[in-house]
Amino acid sequence: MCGKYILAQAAKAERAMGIRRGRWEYPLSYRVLPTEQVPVAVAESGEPEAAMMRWGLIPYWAYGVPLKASTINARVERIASAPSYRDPWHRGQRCILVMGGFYEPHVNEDGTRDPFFVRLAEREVFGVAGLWDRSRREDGSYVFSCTLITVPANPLLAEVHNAKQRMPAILAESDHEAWLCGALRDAFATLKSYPQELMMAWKVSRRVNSPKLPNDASLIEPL
DNA sequence: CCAGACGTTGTT
DNA sequence: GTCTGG
DNA sequence: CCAGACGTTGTT
DNA sequence: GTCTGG
Repeated sequence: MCGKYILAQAAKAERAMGIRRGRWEYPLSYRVLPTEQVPVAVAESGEPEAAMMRWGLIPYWAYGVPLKASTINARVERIASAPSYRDPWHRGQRCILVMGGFYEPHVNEDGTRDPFFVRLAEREVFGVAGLWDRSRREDGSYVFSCTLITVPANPLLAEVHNAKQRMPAILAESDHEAWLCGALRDAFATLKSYPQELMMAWKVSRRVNSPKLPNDASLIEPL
């Protein structure tokens, strides 16, 4: 769930996240994929700060080498206990992945799959809760990376993503501060299934699944 | 003990 | 770094 | 996430 | 069937 999404314009993203330190600079993408550098907001200094991190968390103990296991998504039920996530969680290494929408696969009766694009009805840009870590390579350099948290799907997303009823932990704008700066229990309380009434989803072309095909706005056009 | 895993979702 | 499985 | 590739040689 | 790369 949630292995592919789209970015929002950097300036809009900064505004939506209340970025006060740093800036994002990246080309707009309608197909962000795991292992890419993605824009995230962190609050190490107590206020929202722009950063770029690798999508796919590399634990601090892994010497900068990605695990074989996928760490692009972290189930909310596991963030406090999974070996790759518990330390970032307990250390408060939380971040927000900023996006304009995401893709989910829908499995048809005959087993074929159609990609759907999902966005919020009233927010052009939104944030998804994530965790980050810093891992030291053998050469002494550091790699910063992150994972995207998933929660149970709401009814709309359960219908779209029918195979594995999960969805990204989309944050209400009013919860951004608690997620970035709050106490553990307050941060945890912000991880909920976003209301379906505030979301929209439509089928898109399977072209989105072929990384070699152009990455432009046509990928999210309704089919 | 010590090697091996450490994850989520799920097709062609 | 820490847990699990053999 | 999905499309596309998928070997050998040498061995902690 | 499973891994890698985009």
